Amino acid sequence: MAPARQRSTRQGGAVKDALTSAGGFCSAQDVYAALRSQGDAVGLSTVYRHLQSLVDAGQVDVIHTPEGETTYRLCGEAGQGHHHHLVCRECGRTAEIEGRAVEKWAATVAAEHGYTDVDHTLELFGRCAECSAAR
Amino acid sequence: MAPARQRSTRQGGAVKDALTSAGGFCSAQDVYAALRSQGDAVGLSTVYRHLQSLVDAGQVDVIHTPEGETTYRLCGEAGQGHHHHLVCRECGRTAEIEGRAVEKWAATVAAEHGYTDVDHTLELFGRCAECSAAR
DNA sequence: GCGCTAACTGGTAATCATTACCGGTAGGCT
DNA sequence: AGCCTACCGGTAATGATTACCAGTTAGCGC
Repeated sequence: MAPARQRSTRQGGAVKDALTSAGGFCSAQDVYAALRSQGDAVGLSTVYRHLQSLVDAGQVDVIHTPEGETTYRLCGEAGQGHHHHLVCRECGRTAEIEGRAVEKWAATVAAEHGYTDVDHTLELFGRCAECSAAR
Repeated sequence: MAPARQRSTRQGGAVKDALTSAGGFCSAQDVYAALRSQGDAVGLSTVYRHLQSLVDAGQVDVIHTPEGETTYRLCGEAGQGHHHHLVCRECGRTAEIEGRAVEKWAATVAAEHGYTDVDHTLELFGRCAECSAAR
């Protein structure tokens, strides 16, 4: 019979742990560097691989910063529930926010223009209370 | 005395024309290919250069597709007026939309979380009326 | 029209993040 | 213990964007 569909490996956990302790969004390269510097080395390919499968599994969210960098963040237990993020552009702290009003608005606007199958991206970037105070 | 701060060159116009006739969003590579195929060749470096300066001048908008590609589009006469886009993911047709309600919502949410200096990205992707009908 | 100078051009090399390959490793089952 | 297969991870490849830099040219004064 075929072995388990999904093996549990040291590296798999390491990547997830890194995301957990990171707290906010971080790039694949960040995860790689973090693991490496804490002696828990994992191959770069492997990091990308796990990140990708976590995304597919809906366990992490992905956003592209305005600079075009792809960042990942461990999110919502089961990946259900569409939501957006309010990210501090200095410390990376992230707040999850819901925007039912926006979803509705988006759907309405799209319909007005005759568009179907609408999807959207929405991210807020700012400076969190602490970073604001620190100036 | 120093010559004009900004020269007008064949290539500069070519890039702008390409964006104009493209109508929707297109990547730098697309512009390059388009110009090249219509015999109006312009160096790739030059395309990027002009695209960048047009962005700086506020004459074109930039958005990153979910796939991470950077696309450009000639927009708003003088670059004034913050707005968003409703892009057809099949034909690229783009509608400019305003979302005062969203702007306001974003500001409110951010304030609630103590964030300042808030900025945001918002793009809608869908299938336009025509492409919808074509299925 | 002529010449000058600085801005512009464009081919090539360099960067950077991400993906593809592929021989080697090691879970998990029997 | 032994096998089968998914998983690892170093390296090469890719693709978009930027940096360099020598050659070209627009625009100004004469």
